[in-house]
Amino acid sequence: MPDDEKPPTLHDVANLAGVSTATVSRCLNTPDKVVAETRDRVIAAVQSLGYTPNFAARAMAARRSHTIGAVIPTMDNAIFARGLQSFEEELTHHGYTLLVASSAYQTDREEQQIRALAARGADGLLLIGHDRSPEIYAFLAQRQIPAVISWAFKADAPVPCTGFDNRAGMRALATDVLAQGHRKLGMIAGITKGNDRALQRVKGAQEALVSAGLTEDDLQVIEARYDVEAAKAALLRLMAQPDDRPTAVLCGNDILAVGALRGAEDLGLRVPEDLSITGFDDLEFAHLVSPTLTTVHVPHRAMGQQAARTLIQMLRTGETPSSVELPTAVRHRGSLGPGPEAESL
Amino acid sequence: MPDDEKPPTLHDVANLAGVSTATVSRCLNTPDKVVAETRDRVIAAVQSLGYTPNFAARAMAARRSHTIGAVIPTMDNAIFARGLQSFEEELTHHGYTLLVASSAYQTDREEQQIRALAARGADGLLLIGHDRSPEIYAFLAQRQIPAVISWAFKADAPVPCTGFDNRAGMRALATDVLAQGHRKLGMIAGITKGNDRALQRVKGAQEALVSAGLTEDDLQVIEARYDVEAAKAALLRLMAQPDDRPTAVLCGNDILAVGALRGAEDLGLRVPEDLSITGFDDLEFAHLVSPTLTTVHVPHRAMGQQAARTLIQMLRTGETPSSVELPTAVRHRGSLGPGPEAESL
DNA sequence: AATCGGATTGTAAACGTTTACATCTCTTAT
DNA sequence: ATAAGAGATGTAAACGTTTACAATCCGATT
Repeated sequence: MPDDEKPPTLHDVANLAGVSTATVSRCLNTPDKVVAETRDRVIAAVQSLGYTPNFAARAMAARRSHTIGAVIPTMDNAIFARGLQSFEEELTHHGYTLLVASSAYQTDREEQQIRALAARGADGLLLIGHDRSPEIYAFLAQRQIPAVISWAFKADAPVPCTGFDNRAGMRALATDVLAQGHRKLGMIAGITKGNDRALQRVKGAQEALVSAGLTEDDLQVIEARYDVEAAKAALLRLMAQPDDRPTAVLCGNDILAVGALRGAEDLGLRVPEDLSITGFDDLEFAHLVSPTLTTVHVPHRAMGQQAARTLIQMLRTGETPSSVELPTAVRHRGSLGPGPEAESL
Repeated sequence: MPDDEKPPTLHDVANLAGVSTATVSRCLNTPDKVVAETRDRVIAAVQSLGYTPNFAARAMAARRSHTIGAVIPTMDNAIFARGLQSFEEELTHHGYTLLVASSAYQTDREEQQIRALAARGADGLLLIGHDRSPEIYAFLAQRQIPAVISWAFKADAPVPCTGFDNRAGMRALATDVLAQGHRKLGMIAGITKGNDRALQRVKGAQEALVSAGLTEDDLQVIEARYDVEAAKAALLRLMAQPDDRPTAVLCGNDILAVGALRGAEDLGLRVPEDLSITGFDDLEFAHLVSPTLTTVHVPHRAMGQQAARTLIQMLRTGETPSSVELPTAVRHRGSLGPGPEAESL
């Protein structure tokens, strides 16, 4: 019964192969530094013993763990789950393992988790968005832990980011909505506190209005938490003023848009004939609901993959690569129709 | 500039507090074994130095990492992402960290990942479903790594499981469909190879038919990969025989059901008047599509949480707790209507 | 008063790697 | 023929904890 036998160590391999532990270690880590004949003998020994390096010992001696941490708001949201998936794939591909922690969208919890993962020996960190205290960056710098920010692009971020421009995305969509002839717009935004992505989306919409000769005040914004029911309630409030109803409602994300769709249904409004509704993110169900949702497509998978690549590059070269901005694209589907003025032409 | 200063170690703390490293270690791990006065002094030293234990050294000396690994098919699927989220929450709550690896639904990749996480020093493992080679269990037993299986229940599994009975869930749903008067049933199943969950769902449907006095052959089953388009194609094939069309189509999961819904739309069939369609999983969009989807609700979050609890219990006590089966529930919504015989009454 | 035993703390040996440095063996240029 | 240099390998010192064991102290029991 090999049941309680200790797993083989470097020593065991070294003995069997008739070399020193240093040579075995080199065989495993820098094979080109050892001559072929020796290498073969060592590899044979490794195989016959079924040796696996002890992770903790290796991490301690080499002072790095080959582990990358990710702190995300939640995996409940397909947006992050999907990006995390491709992040993990790319990491595994390069011999790194993924450590996951979630912050539930709370900056203080995020800070805790970052510190926890750092203590856990993460070689690098994936962070979401920009809203956090500056001390965190100081902490990471002092501990020399490379980090990249994803899901949001900002040119002057303290660490490289691989994301998209939330503001530009929403601006493009809002511009298209305005081009359809809508002049009275409403917006159901996500909670903007501690969430720069949500805030930038609001700003993008406002910018589009201003560019079209309107003012920011022409956009009535209501914030709603990430939830179908909350969005539904928000839509009802938005449509409550009989004299000043919007003809199009921009939603901060697809979940809110679906809630808005439900709200419109409740009010007996046809979409898009009576009311246009748009989303953001292009989640899977965006083309599954009816009407299908006009929304902004976000390159989730590309973002995760790019984040992994950037991080690995930082780890390998020690340099700080420049940020990369990924493109978004407006997806025109059924929930956006022409505005009332266009109709009267 | 404290920029290149090494982080403080146990020694530094011990020196500052005027005690030995052993005492500091005890303060941190078993505070009740050290007298209050000493403890206070040590804690003060820890704080003033900003000391954080070195994870790798700790893992090596204590021979455990306080890290749990999870090998899931993919986070792209909300089913797993959601369960993983609650798994992570519960883990964090107990001081463990989550290591994630994905298998892309391939058993050989799963095996690799299990070995990788074991080598990575995972104290325990979360696995999905039952289909894998027996050697893996031998490997885990030999390495003494506790594991739990989730997302599927099976009484005689080699390790505890915290899941639901896929077969019973589908049986219950199919029974309800039959009770609506449907006699010609079709099924669009997920790929059953290497996926016991998909297979059990087929079997559950067959059992319901048999219980209702029909035979297994009365259920025409087509497998489709996890994809809206594939399911749509499958529906077209199912409805291709003019003489023998099903009046209700059971789908192996909600994604397939939505695909089927789209296929029905293409064929000009009204759901549920002309054709009933059901799903499985109760994903978020199940009540967002139209018609809303009759499906089987699965307790994702409870499953993840329970899995974490079971695993932690195994780690703490060394015992093997018994499996826990979580209930599923049929959710009746708009996509299931009465069968043709019932109509003619 | 002597002894015992429990509580508290210290000593030092692991834990299994990596890696700076030393050593040795060949080539090759002089 | 010899010195220098390059390449392969060995030696042994970290790396920062945990923990078995030893030592000490103190009050209680006899």
